[in-house]
Formats: sequence, C-alpha cells, structure tokens
Amino acid sequence: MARPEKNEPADADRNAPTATDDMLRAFIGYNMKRSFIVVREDLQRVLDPLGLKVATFSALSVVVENPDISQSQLAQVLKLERSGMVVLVDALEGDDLISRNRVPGDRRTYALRATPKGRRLWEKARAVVDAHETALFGPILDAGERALLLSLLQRVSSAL
Amino acid sequence: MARPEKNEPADADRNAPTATDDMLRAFIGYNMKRSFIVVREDLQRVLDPLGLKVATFSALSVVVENPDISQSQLAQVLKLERSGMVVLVDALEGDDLISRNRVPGDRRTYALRATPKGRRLWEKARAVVDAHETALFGPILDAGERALLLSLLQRVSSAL
DNA sequence: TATTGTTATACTCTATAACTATA
DNA sequence: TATAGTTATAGAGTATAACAATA
Repeated sequence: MARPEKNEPADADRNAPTATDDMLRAFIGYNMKRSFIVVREDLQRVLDPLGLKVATFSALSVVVENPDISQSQLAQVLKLERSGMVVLVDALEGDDLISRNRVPGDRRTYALRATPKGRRLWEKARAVVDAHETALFGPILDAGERALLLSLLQRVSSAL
Repeated sequence: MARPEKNEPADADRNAPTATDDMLRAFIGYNMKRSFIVVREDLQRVLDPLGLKVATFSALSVVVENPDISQSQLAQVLKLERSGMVVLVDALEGDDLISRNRVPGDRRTYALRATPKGRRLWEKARAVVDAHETALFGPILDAGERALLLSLLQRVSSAL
C-alpha cells in the first residue's frame, strides 16, 4: 500500500487540486492586504530609479502641496510618529529635495519647503506613479471600475 | 515686523487651514495603504482575545480548508517564505490548534490538520472577523458597495 | 540534484520613551 | 507645563542564506 511506485514526474503536485484560500477570500481585509502588497512592490520598483521610497515620495508630495509645513504637521497628515518623520526628512534634505527653514516666530519648529530640485523630481515621480497605476490596473479594471475602486477606498480611508 | 505680539491662544494652528494630502489621495495605492492600516488594526483587536494574530488566523483558515496541506504548500498559498511558515505553524501547534502529521510516502513533509480545538476556534474567529468587517464598513458602505469593493479587490489580488 | 523543513540572521517599517531646546 | 524636534531602542513582519534529512 501507499503507492508502491509512482512513475509520474515530480509535477504531480502541480496537477493535484491546488490548495484554496476561498474562505479568506470572503474577507475584504485579506484581499486588501494581498492587493496592497502587489501595488506596493510595483510602486517601489518604479520609484527606485528616482531614488525615492514610498514613504519619502509621500512626504515629498505633502511638502510640495503644503509649503512651510512643520514636521509635526507632516507626521499628523501621514499618520506616523514625529520620530519617524526625522529620518524621512533627513533623507529628503540630504538629497536636496526639501529644506528645513527656521521660522521667525518659533525657534522650535521647521518650515519645510521643497527645493526646485525637489519640485522637479516630484513632477517626474507623479507621472511615474500615475503610469504605474495605469499599467498595473489597466489590464484588470476599466476606467470606470478604477475610479469606483478609488472612490470606495477614499471613503474607507477617510472614515478613519 | 514678525507679529510683535499675538494674543490668539495656542489653538490658532488648529484654526489654520489644515494641511492636505489631496495629491496623494488621487492614487489608489495610497488609499489602499491607509485603509489597510485601519482594517488591520481593528482586525488584530478582535482576534487578540482569541489568542490569534492576523497571520495565524490566515494560516489556520487555510489548514481548515485544506486538510493535509504541507507547510510549503501553505506558504505558497499565503505567499510568504517557507522559513516564515515554521514560526506560524509552531505557534498554532503549540496552542494545539493544528497538528503536524507524518505522511507515509514522503518523510520530508508534514500533513497539517486542524485539531477539533482548532476547528472550533476557527469557527469562532470566522464569526468575529465577519462581525468586525460588518461593524467597520457598515457605517461607511452599504451592502452593495461593500460587495462591490470586495469584488474589485478580489480581482486585483487575483491578477497577481 | 532537488525539495521539505529548519535555523540563524538581517532588513524594513514603525512605535515608545527619554532627552533638549524652546515656548 | 507643554510642544517641536531628536535620539536610542525595540518590536513586528518578512526575507535571505545555509544546513540536515530525505527524495
């Protein structure tokens, strides 16, 4: 007993009924995680040639959009701790993409501003990220579905 | 110059125009990340009383659904490394939720099975996770929108 | 040679706590 | 006392690489 000899090749396993995760697939959170992993990997791939990480791209984006924002405000918008911001701002400042400027009224805070180089890189990054999302979601969702997904996720992430 | 004296209270900042992340909000990936963070936190919160983590809940779920699955197959389904599975399976086995059984034909692999205790806990966890998603998304999305979001995310995460 | 499970290790991301300098 | 920024540290999650047993 126990299959005395099987002359099937090793890929018998691949022909065997594949293991399923159907029960997990019923949960939004599970699909959100798997989706996000794919999206983040591809996003990192396209940001890498620009010398940006996902976190630094996000931070640069908010600084471009909000000149003279402080590190604390930046941390608040991105929902991470002030201590974590220091590393991100250090990296962006080290690459001359943003500058830490002292403010006249309060010598504790910095007013963060994107440098011309930072604004140029951000424009490039914005185009790259847009192309990445189009290329990634294009084969899966049509324009309407993509807008719908964006809208639903915006509502969920805004109801934080 | 430079505001000689400002007798506004310290919450002048709070009345100031709040910093925005509108540019980032245009990207699906950004909203996906923020949404997932909220969902994961709440999921962990409800799984904690059951002694489960998100990862062990997922692994238990797949084992319940696929009796006699091997650790490598399990890792493949959950898209993580074999080495990472060892820790998860150790934890589940240590809590007597699954068992590692030797298979007759191949002494390298384990056939993983949920114990009766594991199946009972999984049933409870399934109900808890379902309630968590209903409570979390209920105030934000109606039933149709929730099904739509699930369907869109399933398509994205399946097109991996 | 290839595969399963294992161990040790390292890396990323993020959080916590304590400190400083300012207010 | 409270806040902005900083530092050091630690934890979670996951990946890489090398190894033993087995095929």
